[in-house]
Amino acid sequence: MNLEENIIKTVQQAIQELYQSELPVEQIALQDTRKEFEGQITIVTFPFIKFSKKSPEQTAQDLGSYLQVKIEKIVGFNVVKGFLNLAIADDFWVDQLYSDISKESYGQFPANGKKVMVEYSSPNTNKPLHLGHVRNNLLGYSVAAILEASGCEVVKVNLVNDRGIHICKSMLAWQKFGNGETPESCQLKGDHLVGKYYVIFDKEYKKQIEELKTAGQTEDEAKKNAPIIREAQEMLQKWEAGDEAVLNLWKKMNRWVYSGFAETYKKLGVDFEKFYYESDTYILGKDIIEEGLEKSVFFKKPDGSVWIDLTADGLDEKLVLRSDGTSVYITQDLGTAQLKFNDFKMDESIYVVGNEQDYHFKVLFLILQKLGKTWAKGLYHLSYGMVDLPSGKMKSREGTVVDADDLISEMVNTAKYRTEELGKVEGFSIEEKQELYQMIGLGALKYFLLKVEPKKRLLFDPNESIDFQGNTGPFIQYTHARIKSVLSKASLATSHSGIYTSALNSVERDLIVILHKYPEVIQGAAKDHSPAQIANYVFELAKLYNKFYHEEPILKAEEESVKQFRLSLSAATAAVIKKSMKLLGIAVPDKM
RNA sequence: GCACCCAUAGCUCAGCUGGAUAGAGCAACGGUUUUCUAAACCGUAGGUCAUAGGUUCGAAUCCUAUUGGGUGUACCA
Repeated sequence: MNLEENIIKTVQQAIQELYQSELPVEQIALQDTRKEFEGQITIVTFPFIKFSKKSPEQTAQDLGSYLQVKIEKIVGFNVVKGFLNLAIADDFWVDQLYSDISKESYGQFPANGKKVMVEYSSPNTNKPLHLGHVRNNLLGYSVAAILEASGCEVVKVNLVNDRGIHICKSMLAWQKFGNGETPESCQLKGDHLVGKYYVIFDKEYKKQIEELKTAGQTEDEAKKNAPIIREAQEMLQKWEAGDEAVLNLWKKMNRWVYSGFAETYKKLGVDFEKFYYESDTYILGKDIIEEGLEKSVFFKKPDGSVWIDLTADGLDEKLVLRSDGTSVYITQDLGTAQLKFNDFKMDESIYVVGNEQDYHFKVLFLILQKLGKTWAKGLYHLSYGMVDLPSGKMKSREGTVVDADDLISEMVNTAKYRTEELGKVEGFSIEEKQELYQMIGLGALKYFLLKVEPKKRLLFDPNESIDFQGNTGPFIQYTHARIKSVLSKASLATSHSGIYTSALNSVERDLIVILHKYPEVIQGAAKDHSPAQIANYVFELAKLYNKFYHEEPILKAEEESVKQFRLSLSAATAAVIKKSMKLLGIAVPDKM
């Protein structure tokens, strides 16, 4: 039993003994003591006064005295209004540092037997990745890492949208205007090449719409009748009919795209255990429609289309199968959900998808529940806000997107420039420099995107480069390098035989207290699916360490025992920084 | 129209299931380097937590209404 649990239990006992009342655990709120007061752990006593029939202050006093007697590690307390601040013995904290925090496995929870699938990235194969995808990828990767640390078994999957009218658009434009161009022939990454033809299609399409409009058609008519869109639709039909020429072209262009994506994924450092392809899964779901009809969860309209009525749940009537018997988006998602469960039998399944699909997932999950799928309760839509530019939303067809590859290389370049400016890379080899710039540039980008709560929309101004100072990735990386530098200049005792006897000063204590919180932070982040909580935590930690570093000499500490203690504290901090950053998918350098 | 999400310092964001005097970073201003990496540290200034009610011993946090912004509401995906 850890100290916090012990305190909670003892508070219950106290209420029982002092006031003869049963206190539910939920009513006991432990919080960090605010830094202007003495102590490390605070209990809010307001909820207890209905049992004590005394003032909050008096109740806190009674409770404080009781706890101090019962729990050895509580060496003092003070009461401010209704707040009971407990001072925990220094040797408790020192012991925490040596016994727990310094462990290699600190922050890795034992397996909890839960299997979780994280589906993320899920790109379309008609254009390269942009900043919005980057947010998605980093979120998915990080959430998976956090869940793993919390003890789950995690399966990362990518559901690639590799078919449909949008792919046909790129294919058609390439066929018409491409002159046999290939990634090799034009020295362009495959996904960018395909994206180029997607834009070309759109230009041509718009041109044709204008022509038809001047010829007297309405906007809607023109959109439907433009020859190029018709051709694209024909191509899609041929694709579905298995036309060999179309399939070959499709395979060729998708290969280009995949090699491009693979490069970007590698740079971002994300990976997947399994890929699902919509070209395989789009036919799925029809049997679920049957099942739903049998169970009367769905109903058929006279024209043959199949629907579900969700008005009782505050939603609408939703089409699940077209009158011609073909699937819609949700049909295949129903089927794919079943397929994924059959494949992995996971307890939870997380979909990392933007918030514009909130409604879709609400409907999807509700339908699966109504169908009586027991696993449906484990489905979770990790919805995140859009990444906006100052000019508004990114639109790939209009070319107002921040391209992922461009952004990454810009970040790396900026890192290079900043680092050279500071003149800190003497003695680095060419390769080491390159590696460092990658680390810093990507660290800045990843931290920037992950530090905000997923739900919130994110503003990215391409004209204002991402910061390298303050609450940033490089600041935390720098703190790590700083610690490593100190450690490399000293020999850290391998045994902690000489237990630290002097009193801790307040920064040292604060530092251990925050290190001690790390496992709890992981649990919280895992529960809320929120890398932002890890980001905020590691920033707090780095900031506090820098304060410590500035105020207290380490190598030049007066006594050897103090020096050894501070080295241990530094080493533990570096380790937790490194682990935390790893949960964000960010590497930290030993020198920078 | 209806549904969902968001609104906290000039800017970008924290603020856990309600708890102390609402916190950081950037930008601004001032200071710190013969001492372990100044991508750092210390300080000053900056707030009607969108507005109005309500619940509560206590509300940025919960409820209701209003305003402003976003998204969705297709036999598109």
